[in-house]
Amino acid sequence: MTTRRSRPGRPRHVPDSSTTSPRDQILDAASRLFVSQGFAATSTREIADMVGIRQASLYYHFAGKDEILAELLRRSVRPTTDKVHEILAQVPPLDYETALYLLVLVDVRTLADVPHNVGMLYQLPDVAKCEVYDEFRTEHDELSEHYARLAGEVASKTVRSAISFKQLGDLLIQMVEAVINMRTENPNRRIPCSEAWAIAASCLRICGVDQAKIEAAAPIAIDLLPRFMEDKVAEPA
Amino acid sequence: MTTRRSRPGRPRHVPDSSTTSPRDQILDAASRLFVSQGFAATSTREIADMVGIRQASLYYHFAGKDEILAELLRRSVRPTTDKVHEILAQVPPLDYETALYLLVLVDVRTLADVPHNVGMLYQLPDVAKCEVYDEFRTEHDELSEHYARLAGEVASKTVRSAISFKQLGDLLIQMVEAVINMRTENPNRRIPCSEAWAIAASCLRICGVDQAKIEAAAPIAIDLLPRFMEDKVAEPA
DNA sequence: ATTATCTATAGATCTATAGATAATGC
DNA sequence: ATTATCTATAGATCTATAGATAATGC
Repeated sequence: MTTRRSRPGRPRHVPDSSTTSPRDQILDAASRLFVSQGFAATSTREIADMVGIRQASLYYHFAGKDEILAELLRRSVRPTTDKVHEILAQVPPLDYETALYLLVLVDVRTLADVPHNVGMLYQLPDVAKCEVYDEFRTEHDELSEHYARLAGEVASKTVRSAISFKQLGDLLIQMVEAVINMRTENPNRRIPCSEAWAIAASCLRICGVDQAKIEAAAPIAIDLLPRFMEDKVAEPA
Repeated sequence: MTTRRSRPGRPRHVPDSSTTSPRDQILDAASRLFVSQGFAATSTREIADMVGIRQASLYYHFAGKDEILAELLRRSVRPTTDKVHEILAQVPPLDYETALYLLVLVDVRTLADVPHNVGMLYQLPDVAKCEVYDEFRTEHDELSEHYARLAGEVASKTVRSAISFKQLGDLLIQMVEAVINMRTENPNRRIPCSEAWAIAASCLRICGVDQAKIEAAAPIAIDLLPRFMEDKVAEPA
């Protein structure tokens, strides 16, 4: 059944064995290459070669290399302000420790599950220099502020006196992004729950939350996680 | 006194106002550009323009772009196996918590003090793809193993049961490398001691070390730090 | 004579466009 | 007719080399 009903258009010089759309094939190849060798270091020819089409054929599907990048960035959106508010809306029943644990889990799972470790792109200077990146800079800053605010709520007195909330929030984000590094060797490796939990617990520890509170927060957050991840299937039309 | 005694060789089209050697001027310009826009995305012309010489003149000082990168990587060596052993040699009087705190401080200060945040280069995929990078891959792996071993010594029972030493070590490195991100906005910003201490304390917290032990380790390690950093001045001939 | 630059340029990319072509679908 | 590819190529890089030149130093 590998012979898929062939579609209109001139055939490729290498027959198309894939079942996904040409657009997705391009995004797939591009993300692998961008993550493994960088954005600027990847040529449109390399992408085309990996897909099995001619370099010029890319431009039927995308206006340029930047457009491919933009689409990839769009597909790896970290928790937005909306989602953080959704989580924070649970706080009267929940406490802030649990909310932070939950936010970290959502964020880690997002980065862990995005294909080919595309979350790494946000960290590359050649990507950040791109015009298309600007759209995402704001969102990232907002997320950063939410981490800072939550960190401020749960930080112990000692931690509070040693570091600003802003910096503490940045340390938490840094910890969350460990998941990106975990995937660099093998971008297709699945990150098990245990590793996500370890990161979330580390975040609370960094804030100076004691073990008892962590053990109380963890099971509640883990239980709530699926509810906040279920919108990860559909793609906007 | 800006008119420095002029040296042999044809004069530049833009007169050389700098007091450092041409080689250092090139390294300086290259590191700024590599860190802010990536290695592959930076052309030799851009480097030359920033220095104030013609593109071709770079090749009098370096065999190629890769050689410039190699030299920059060489200048930001993180604590080596030698240095870790030096630190660990203090362990009979010191305890492992203090040794880890000290190692983190040394590592953070190295990354914090290297010019233009060059430590970031190690994280870029286009740099890692470069042949000249191989020399440093081994060293980084060794450092990683040392972190894992030290983490194993100090980890609390709870942490121990939740995560492998290897992964715990990687989380510590991730935390240390927060200092690189702290410098991305302004690579010339100085990282104050308080921020280095906060990172070191965070590392111990991630391992599940309790507050009392952190407060005992910190002053000892801080006191010992200068002894392990004093070789940061000389450059091999 | 030595040194550090310069100008000029070859050769290898790389991106993007124009226009031809080989399928399917009606 | 429509679609998705192809071939061919223009124009803009970019890296690296060859050889000229303008200083200093002896």
